[in-house]
Amino acid sequence: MARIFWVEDQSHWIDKFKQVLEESAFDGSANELSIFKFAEAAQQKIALTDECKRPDIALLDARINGRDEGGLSVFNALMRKWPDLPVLFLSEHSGTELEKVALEHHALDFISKHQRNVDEVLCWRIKAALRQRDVRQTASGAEKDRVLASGDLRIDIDNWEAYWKGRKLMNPANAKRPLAPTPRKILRCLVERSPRPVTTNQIAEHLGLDPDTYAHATYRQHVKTLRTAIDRADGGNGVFLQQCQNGFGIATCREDGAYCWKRCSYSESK
Amino acid sequence: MARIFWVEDQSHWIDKFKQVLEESAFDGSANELSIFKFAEAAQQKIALTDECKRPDIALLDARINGRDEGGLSVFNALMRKWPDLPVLFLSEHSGTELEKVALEHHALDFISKHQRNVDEVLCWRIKAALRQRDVRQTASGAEKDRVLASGDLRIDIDNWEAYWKGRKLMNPANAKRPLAPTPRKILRCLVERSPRPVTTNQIAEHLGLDPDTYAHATYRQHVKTLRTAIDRADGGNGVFLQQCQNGFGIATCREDGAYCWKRCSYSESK
DNA sequence: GCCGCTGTTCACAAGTTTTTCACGGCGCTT
DNA sequence: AAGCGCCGTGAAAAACTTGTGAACAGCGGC
Repeated sequence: MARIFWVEDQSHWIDKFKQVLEESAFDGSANELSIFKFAEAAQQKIALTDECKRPDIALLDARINGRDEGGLSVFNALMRKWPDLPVLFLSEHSGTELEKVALEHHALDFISKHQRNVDEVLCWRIKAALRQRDVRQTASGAEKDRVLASGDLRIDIDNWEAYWKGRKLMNPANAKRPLAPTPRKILRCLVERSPRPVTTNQIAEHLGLDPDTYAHATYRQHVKTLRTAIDRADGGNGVFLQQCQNGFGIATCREDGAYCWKRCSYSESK
Repeated sequence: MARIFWVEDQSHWIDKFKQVLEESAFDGSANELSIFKFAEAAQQKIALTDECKRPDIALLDARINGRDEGGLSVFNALMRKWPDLPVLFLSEHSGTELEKVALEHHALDFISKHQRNVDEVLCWRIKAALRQRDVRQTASGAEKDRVLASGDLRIDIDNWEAYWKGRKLMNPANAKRPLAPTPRKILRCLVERSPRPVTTNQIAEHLGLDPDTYAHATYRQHVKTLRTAIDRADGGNGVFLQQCQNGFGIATCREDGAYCWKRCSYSESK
């Protein structure tokens, strides 16, 4: 369920979008809408909202109750409280100074109400914004404790399974078996420290082994396993391996023989 | 200067936007446009482009040469090579399936060509996209990452990467690879001691090497590497090298065989 | 004991990085 | 003007890293 914070002063627009916003499954279930028809009411709500009830996304009409600054004032209040909240403006006045100012103030998007197929466009953009947020913050609120996510990768801390684009990472040596424990631990360690590099010694420590005996060759071997496993889950066409060479994914740092998880977020076409 | 990678098959759109794209000061100076009228040409260029010439942003027509998948195929190629490159679609077909698919594939934006004031809107959105990239780069783990900055140079202490005007410093010997470790360490040392000169012995000490065996010739060689690396990131036109001769950047201290980082911010305001 | 699995080690080729060498140029001194 | 020392440079040698396949050891189940 996504919490949507929505400011819109004109009833007919509310009527037009309400249903589609409530029912679109942005993340699998119906959404919780908070609608405000006045900037002041919205401001007050922002001030009073607990962190645990924070919205996932905000939609603002740029012009509220006839005042151009209405949307911007709410926007600023939102930004002060939740600097990384994705905010989309929704306005009849695209292509004007209003849009320029909104974008300059780091609004995520500015959607024209007058366009073909607006309600669908709106949903697509909300979905994109939410996904971008997920990618940016490594973990999404609800699952925070049990899931570690970074781009297309998802590690379930409880049962120690890892997924790439929803596909479970398997053992390259035997596609029917899950990824072996040590590589999984290494992957977790890499993701947790990202974007910082992880040296052989740190891995040894993390695995509870003696850093003096834990050879770098072993680490390299596990990294190889991981890279191939992800590549297999990715389609097995070597795209991921190539990305590793370009410094994304499990990148080589050439510094103390360290590797580094660099999130690469994009989805392969279907 | 921003490097813009632009795919557009219709000349009249090129004519319409070319000037404004070239001249808008997204980051203080004129831009470098690479325009492609065919998907294939664009693909080829992507494959052949060195890391140091990587574009800052891409603009794609969604429908190229009559094929819906044209834009998307270029998009995928771009993403494979540079997963974090901001890509904006620019299309006559907003509100259609094309827009949906593009947004689902993590395109940053999808701009309708048919709207009031398109050229300005386009610029605003490009500016917003570039700023977002900068923010992401500087703020990825903002609190935790220690960053050393001096003028246009930024050294990320944690993951050991260095940027000049937002572009990553690459290895001059092989533009696809990052700057080698030793030059990076030397650069850091120079910047940290700036504006005091750093002698060969100090470098040897900093690198944990025996000052007696560490030859000055080696130091000179690394300095050369650094200067070329920065120059490449600067556009590769020798301007930075010139500045070094004039005593800015990595200056030579005639006195005692030392080099010295002299901050030079000749890039105008932002 | 035998089997299958995992984690570790070794050896080696390919590729990178660092160091060395040789030379031309510049400025200063003799 | 010749000599000297030092800087910048290109190329080549030397040293090191990384990725990889194959072999080996340990372990638990049967």
